[in-house]
Amino acid sequence: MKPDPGPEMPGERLFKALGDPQRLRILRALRGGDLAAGELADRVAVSAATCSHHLGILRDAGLVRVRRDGQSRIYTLNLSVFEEAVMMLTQFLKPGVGRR
Amino acid sequence: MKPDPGPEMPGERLFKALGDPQRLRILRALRGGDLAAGELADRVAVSAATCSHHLGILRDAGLVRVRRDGQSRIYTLNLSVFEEAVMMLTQFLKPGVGRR
DNA sequence: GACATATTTCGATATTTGTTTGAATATCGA
DNA sequence: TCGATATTCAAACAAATATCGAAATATGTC
Repeated sequence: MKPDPGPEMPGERLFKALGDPQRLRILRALRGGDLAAGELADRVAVSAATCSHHLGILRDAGLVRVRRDGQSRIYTLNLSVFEEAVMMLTQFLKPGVGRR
Repeated sequence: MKPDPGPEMPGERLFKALGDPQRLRILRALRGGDLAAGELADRVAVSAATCSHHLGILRDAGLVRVRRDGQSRIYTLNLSVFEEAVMMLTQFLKPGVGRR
């Protein structure tokens, strides 16, 4: 049996969201500019439902944000969370920090 | 059914390795200095088998390296791969790159 | 060689996760 | 309001993954 996962580790949700090929494709597509959900589904070559699922996970991790535009929903990269991820990883590069 | 995953996306293995609570604990423990596999299993409070499994994934992602020391295997953070991860994420912060 | 210690590998099981299909919701235009 | 388009939600399923105990491997000691 898998034991109680307990409280979530910092960065867990974030890196888990990044660790999927389709989601990486979505994020890369958004580097070229904001896109609607349907447009993203086309570019990533995945069904609309699947794409929506992944967008939910990316949203939940804070990596993207949405706004309405008519019938479409436009997705945007949330750069501040990328910065946050960079800072987390940078912690490992600082020597001697984190000892207890 | 899940379609052919095809070729692996850059960074996929890396972020997937980072997106697990136990592995994040292992990496954090290693920030304080190199540790043997058994010592890591104790600190992360997981069985030796499970810990070895996670260490294999971290090794496969390049995040840690091993060396023998008698009967023990000492694990070390591989900082250059952390730098690599930072660079990947930094790509998202550079405006106007990645358009096609 | 026999035995103890440290770690990995194997086999089994339970949980998680990505995907699909179909239904539900929301917006727009006629 | 009706119909079309865009997106999300929900149920179901298969594949992937995390976990453990036990067996296998490797090293050191007697």
